[in-house]
Amino acid sequence: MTKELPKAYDFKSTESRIYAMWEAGGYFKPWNDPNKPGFDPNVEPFVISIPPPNVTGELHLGHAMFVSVEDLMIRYHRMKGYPTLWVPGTDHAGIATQLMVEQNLLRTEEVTREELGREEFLKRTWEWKKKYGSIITTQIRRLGASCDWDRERFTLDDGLSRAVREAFVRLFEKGLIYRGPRLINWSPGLKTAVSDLEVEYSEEDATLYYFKYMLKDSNNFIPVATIRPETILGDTAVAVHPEDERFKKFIGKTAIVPVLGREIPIIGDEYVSMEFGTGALKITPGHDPNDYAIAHKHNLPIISILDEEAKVNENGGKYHGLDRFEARKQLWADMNEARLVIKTEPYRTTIPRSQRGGEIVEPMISEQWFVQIEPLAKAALEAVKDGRIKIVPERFEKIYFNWLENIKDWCISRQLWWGHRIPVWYCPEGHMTCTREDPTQCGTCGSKDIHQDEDVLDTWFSSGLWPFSTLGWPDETPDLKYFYPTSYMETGYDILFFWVARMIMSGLEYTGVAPFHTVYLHGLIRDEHGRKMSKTYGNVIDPLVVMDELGTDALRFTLLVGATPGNDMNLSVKKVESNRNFANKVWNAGRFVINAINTLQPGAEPGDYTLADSWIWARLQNLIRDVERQFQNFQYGQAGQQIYDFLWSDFADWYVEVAKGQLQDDATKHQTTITLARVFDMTLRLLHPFTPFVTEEIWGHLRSALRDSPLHDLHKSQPEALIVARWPTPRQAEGWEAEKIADFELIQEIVRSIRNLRAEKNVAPSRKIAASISAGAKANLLNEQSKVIASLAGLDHKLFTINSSLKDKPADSAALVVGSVEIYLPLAGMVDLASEKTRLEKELKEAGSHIQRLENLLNGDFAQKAPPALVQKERDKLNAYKETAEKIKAQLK
RNA sequence: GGGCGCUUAGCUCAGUUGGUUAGAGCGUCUCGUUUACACCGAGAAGGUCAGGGGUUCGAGUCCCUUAGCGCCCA
Repeated sequence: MTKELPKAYDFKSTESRIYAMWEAGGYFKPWNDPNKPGFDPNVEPFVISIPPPNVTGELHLGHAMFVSVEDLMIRYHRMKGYPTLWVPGTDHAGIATQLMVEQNLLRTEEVTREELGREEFLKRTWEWKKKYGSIITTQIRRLGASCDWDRERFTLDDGLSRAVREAFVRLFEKGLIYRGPRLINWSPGLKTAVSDLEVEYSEEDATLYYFKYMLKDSNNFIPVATIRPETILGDTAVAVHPEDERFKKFIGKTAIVPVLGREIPIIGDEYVSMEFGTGALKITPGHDPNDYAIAHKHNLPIISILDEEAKVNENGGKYHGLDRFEARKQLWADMNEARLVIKTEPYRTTIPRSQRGGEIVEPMISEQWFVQIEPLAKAALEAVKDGRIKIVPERFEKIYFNWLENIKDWCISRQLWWGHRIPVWYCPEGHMTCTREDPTQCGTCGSKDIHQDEDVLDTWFSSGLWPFSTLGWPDETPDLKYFYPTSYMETGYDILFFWVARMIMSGLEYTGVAPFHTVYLHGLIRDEHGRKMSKTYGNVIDPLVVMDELGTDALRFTLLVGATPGNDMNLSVKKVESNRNFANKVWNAGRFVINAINTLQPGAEPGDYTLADSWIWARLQNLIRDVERQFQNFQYGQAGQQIYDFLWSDFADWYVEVAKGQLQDDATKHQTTITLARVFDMTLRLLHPFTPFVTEEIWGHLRSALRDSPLHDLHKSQPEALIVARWPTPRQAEGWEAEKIADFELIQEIVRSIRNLRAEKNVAPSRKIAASISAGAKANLLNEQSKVIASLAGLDHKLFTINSSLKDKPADSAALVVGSVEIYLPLAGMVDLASEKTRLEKELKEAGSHIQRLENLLNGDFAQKAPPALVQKERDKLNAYKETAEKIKAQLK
């Protein structure tokens, strides 16, 4: 006999042990492996590449979310029999990691990366990575992630670096990569260029500065307004609308740049809005994207006035060396002195800020590398439009289209050290050499005097290759051949552009196929009132703390069931708590089942199914069917909810309660135990992808209980672990199901109505009371179920009679009417005739309103136009209400 | 400026080919230590499904519109 199981599920002593068991058992690895003997290339695998977390990161709820969803997808497919592969790994995360290491160096050794030098700094960063890089993967394991850890990859490891190199060289050779001075977003804090996506716009209070642009040799001026006066230093024109009556006379004349005294032209361009500001626009092509476009159109010179720290450079005259904001102040003061100032006013505008550093980003002219994105974007658009890739939920397809249709070239160079260095070498002649192997001489002139480009690639360039680079690309490895393209891409919608779109573009470009066929996007997690979690608010929920306190299953179940695809979810610890209770419920239902198995004596024949047995089976079949449908439609939350309801309400609250009686009876004990064991087993299977730990643990106990019991046959049909147990398949309905369900539901209604009355009349739960039932056509059914009704409703079975009709209505009793069934509870001394009358009248009124409603319905067009089956259903209902009403009326006489 | 999402019980949310009296968890109230579980059980209260209009035999669900909140893109 197995030892007594504790009353409460102890996740603390369970989770790590179960995880180790899974890993040791090799269950995380695909059963069909192209690198192993017996491999069958014709079996379709199911593959997900993990969204690689930052190697220096620490687990947050976003990770918990994607691990929960992806692990669910993986476990489900594994149980369905697919060879499943979930490829784990981490991202070097250029900016984030470099910043972290820099800050640490500054704090501990008081050195900057510049002082250390590139080589030494990289050495330190690798050391950092080795030291801390496994924290995140350890934490991901705690969530139960069933990844194939032997296939773990890192975006900067040798293989992936080779993939990056190959990808870059291919694009270069195709002419899709170019280098040149362009207006880019410059992050002065990070001292690097960033892509458009890495700039966030926030609406903030600013000041609009109005001033005079004096005309050359004249006292006339054009009033101009700007948010950034310091950019005046870089102005190369003043533009007005050609139709503007106020200013069009000035077109072609010359204006004088304040303080600097430079002469610039006044031009006409329809881009200028006559309504905005003063109706005239200063043109600073070196520091504004719109001005840059106008400058191109009018062949204006471009002047850059800021250096890499956003200090004014030599083009700023006397302001050279000042910080941009300091320069703004001084210049404005000087202009005030020169009587060029008109006024200032508060103004609300959008300010571009660096996603990473938070400081204001400056548009700047800079020499950078770009991917000519249009051809790639076109292919990526096609792949979703023609259905090769499906995005769930669908509405994100529109967003995806919109982005790709308006996409601009991708700035891929970063002025960082931590990352993949751009594989281009220059000779003194300025020739570029871009090769797969490091060159020793210039590919054009043969000069040995070559040096490599200093910049590294945008982190997302390497993550864009992730689904295939992790499988060995560019080599045609067995893994790549078998597992690529992958199946689902699951991630948060916030990186649809950053990552998903780029993977699709890269996948199509380099491998010729879409890297996955389905994109599933989950929402972001907010606090319980929908606020963003942030350290300053103090509303951050740490998944590690939650797991420590309430268990991994509880957290997973909360994330999976509380959310719908693509929608943000509000998380509260309360929800996790109630799901901790659910895990405990699973555990205890299991303890009950196991106890029944342990006390089963050998030799007995399984008897017939009772009504409850048939009912729970039929309900389980419905559940299996529903869950399957929901999984196909990515309705995981709905599926989880239904399993929860089945286990808690149908199985625990009803079936187990009935089973307690059936286990007392030798005639039904055996079959009841079988039903308990099998239904519970199936339920655990359905639940396993949601709450893997508690289900695996209790299933293990169930299995060993079966092994040592007369139900050994059931044990033999089980595999050695739930993680690899077969996913339940719905059976063909056999025809009896609906009737058994209806019959049992009648029992439930009778029981509920008796319980209700008892509660109303304050009958002590321990007190067994008498009852007599007039059951009409249901007399046989109720007689068969009399024990069930008696025990669930607290009736004294000896004082409980069921007849098809009663000659006399029992005196001094309360009457209940359930459909055509009348129930009399003789509650001597407790029945107050007046209140009984009120109660029955209330019920009659309710039945009457239903009758009214249904009669109206059936007399209308509904009867002609609705499906006949539905009409019949409503007719039956009407008849039932009529019958109920009749019975109540009889009571009231 | 363009697009998208949300608005359902006190709180947080489910509700996907339109079809019972709109559900759950938490919270509230009443009762209960019935040997699986008090991390529990039984019962109860609580909703004009944001407002308006339309399509339909039938609308929380589809269409139009208004408002509030949130997000994305420019």
